[in-house]
Amino acid sequence: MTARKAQRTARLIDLLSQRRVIHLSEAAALLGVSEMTVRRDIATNQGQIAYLGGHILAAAEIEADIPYELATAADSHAAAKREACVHAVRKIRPDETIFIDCGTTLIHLIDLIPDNYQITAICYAMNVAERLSRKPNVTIIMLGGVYHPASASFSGTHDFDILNSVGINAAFLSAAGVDAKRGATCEHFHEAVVKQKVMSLARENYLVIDSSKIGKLKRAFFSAMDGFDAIITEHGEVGPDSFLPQAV
Amino acid sequence: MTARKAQRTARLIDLLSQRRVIHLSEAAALLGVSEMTVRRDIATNQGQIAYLGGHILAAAEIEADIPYELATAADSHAAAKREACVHAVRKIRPDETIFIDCGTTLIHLIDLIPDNYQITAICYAMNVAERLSRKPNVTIIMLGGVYHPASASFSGTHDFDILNSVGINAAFLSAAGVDAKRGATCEHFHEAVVKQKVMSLARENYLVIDSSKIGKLKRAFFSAMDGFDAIITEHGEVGPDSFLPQAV
DNA sequence: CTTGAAATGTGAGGATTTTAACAACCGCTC
DNA sequence: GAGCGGTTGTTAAAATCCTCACATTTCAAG
Repeated sequence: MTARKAQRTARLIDLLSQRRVIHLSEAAALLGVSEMTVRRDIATNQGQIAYLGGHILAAAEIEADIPYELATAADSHAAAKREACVHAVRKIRPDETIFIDCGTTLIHLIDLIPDNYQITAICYAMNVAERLSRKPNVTIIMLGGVYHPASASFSGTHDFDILNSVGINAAFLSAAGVDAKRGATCEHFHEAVVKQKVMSLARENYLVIDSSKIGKLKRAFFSAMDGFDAIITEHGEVGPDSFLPQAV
Repeated sequence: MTARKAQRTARLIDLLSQRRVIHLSEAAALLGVSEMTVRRDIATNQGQIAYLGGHILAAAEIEADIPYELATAADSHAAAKREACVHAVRKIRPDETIFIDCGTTLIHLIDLIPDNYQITAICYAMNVAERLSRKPNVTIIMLGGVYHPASASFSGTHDFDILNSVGINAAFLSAAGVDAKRGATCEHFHEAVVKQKVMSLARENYLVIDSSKIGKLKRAFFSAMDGFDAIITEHGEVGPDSFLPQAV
């Protein structure tokens, strides 16, 4: 595999992480190569890229026997995120109202909520709402506003109108960076605004992250570590006091 | 949905839970019906069953991004809807703010908006927002609220907070029924509330429908025919005065 | 038993996808 | 620069998929 091809494949996988499904013709246009080349790239990369009837999708989306290629392979953090959510889901009671932050981590949490739980879930990201809509007994409340493509989330001044009118038992927050000194940070300031507002209202606040986030620092600060009732990673739960950068 | 169809759909979903991916032809054989019937089953069950280039998969396999086939699979009026939107899209100016109603009709409108138009689009349905997010120069404003699965839309008392703070040049409305005497109606009352509020604020209101809707009457009334500046179907545009049930 | 509406099947056509063969191109060594 | 292997683009034919219109069946009500 040449360097060009490897780079192209990496770009495609990156696109897939945002879009999940891309049509062959669109991928070819975005990568600046012919469709045939994209086909060949996929054929030599069965582990990470799946393909189905003209559409390219992340292999993690599909597991079983599929006509052409496609395999299992999941990115290393997906397993950690899921494991963290296994611990986090125990915080949810059958008839509570919860808040679910944006990002990919808490998607796993949604999948892990028992189907018979009659919960109300508040969210502000499109992928989160979409995932929630598949749960049979979940009432979804979406915070509206202007769309931010990077995180597939909505935000605006009117979020607060809705938030002020609901009672939140538990808020599940994600972060792109966690630093013992500086606290929890994320990529975008508009997200930080929503997170802070939610944290000020929720009865319990849980930070759910995979441990690769620990030690990282991003642009937008939203809470000191002691603002959380617990920090939950794939290794389990720790209190905000016992949190240390070296803990993992 | 008949009992037979419901049972067939349940069987298909059950198969999907084991197999993840089933080819259309195989599903038809297993269910003992024609491929066309399976297609139609899927089309009326977009929430739980996904479809991609001849392959059926559990909706859980695919993230928010719903491909073209999903939205339109076996939708017999797709061509008429698209044609109606061809006429409707001429009402949009390059830098305006528009409202896009829920349903499948106006999805086609989004696809037809030129990529270089810098418009702001207000919506309240998840599939509409998802489609809008693919346009490069569109600012999306989502009205939040409680999720209604039947139309994939959100609504609540706080819609109005956002709506009151924006100026809408043109609103593109859809309807499930249009009756010369009774006016425009839709399936769900909560949609009617949003439609009415939008129509009271927008400078121009366009009803975009395929002509199969004409003569039908649904539960939730939202506007008399003279509330629209124009009614746009696949046959073109007519004024509210000249509107007659026999017009098409 | 008849009737009408809804559900289902069928087949033609057009559109899209797949495959394969071949030509053109690239980066490399000699 | 010529030669080489590997990569990429192009084309055409075959296979598959999608849509639409219409025929048929089913089912329930009259």
